[in-house]
Amino acid sequence: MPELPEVEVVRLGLEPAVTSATVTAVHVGDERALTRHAFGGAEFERALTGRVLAGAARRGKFLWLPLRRDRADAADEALIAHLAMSGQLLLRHPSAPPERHERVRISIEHPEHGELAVVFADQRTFGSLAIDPLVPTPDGAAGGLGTAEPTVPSQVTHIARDPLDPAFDDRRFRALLAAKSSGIKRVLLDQTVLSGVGNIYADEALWAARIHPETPARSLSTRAVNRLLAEIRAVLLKALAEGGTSFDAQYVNVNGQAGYFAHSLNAYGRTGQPCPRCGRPIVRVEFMNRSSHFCPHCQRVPRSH
DNA sequence: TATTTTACCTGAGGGC
DNA sequence: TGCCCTCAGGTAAAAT
Repeated sequence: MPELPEVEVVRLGLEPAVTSATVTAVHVGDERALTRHAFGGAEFERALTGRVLAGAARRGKFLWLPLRRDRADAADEALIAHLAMSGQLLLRHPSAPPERHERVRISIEHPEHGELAVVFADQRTFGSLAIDPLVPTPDGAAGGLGTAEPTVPSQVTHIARDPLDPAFDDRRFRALLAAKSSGIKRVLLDQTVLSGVGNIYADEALWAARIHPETPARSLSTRAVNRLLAEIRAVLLKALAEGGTSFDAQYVNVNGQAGYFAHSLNAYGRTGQPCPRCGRPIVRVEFMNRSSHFCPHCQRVPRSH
């Protein structure tokens, strides 16, 4: 499932191919891929065709390609992509046959690399594309990784900066946690608190920081929060270096290749297997209609009194 | 207001 | 071989 490292791998793959390219044609094969778009498929095709792509930017799990009217203009809108669970952005030869689960195909022409197809494929159709206006960031800092412009798409304004963003505010993060009564894992998945972390990396970071997922966020000491934040950054960077986590064909880079981080998981998906730290079995519990994996020995249940 | 739950969606894989 | 069931989970709307 694409979380921050997986989306960043996709962004890095897209950036050289799309920057300064012109959209020559757009085909929407399935309008369910446009649930974030305000209008229909025909309007999407018309609005995107002829635009110049200014780069590839990311905040948390949101990806966007700023759109210029022509080469001299500043970008005023962006093509947003959210991959959700099974979305993929693939770079293909213009004559490549349709992908399995292909929803949208964007044909581009790059001044140096020639013609390419950007294909959005998505088995479970939770992901989507949209054209969205760019608005200023409240703090005046760059909107995300991969852009120097202090703007974000309007649909991304409520998404917090991610922990790899140079403008991430550690103090704000500590203050938000101190005000939350919910369990820490639930808070880590709240993209308005910090973005980019999903079920896999929440379990991994909590295991590394030796914190039980149900620990009330506000009960964590400053030292514990700092340790957790450091472990979140460490696990995201390590996963990024290994090309992301792939369990099956659900997550691949722009060339259709899987990542290797699944081999480095310590807790997620390892139900019944020994904890790499203490050797006792990892347990799985139900959590928000999904799963939490942790070591009950290393990550003690919080004591209430 | 803050927090929790639900709807959305498809295919892989296991049991029989 | 095929049918039925469970599971995967990010986001935003709805419910509490």
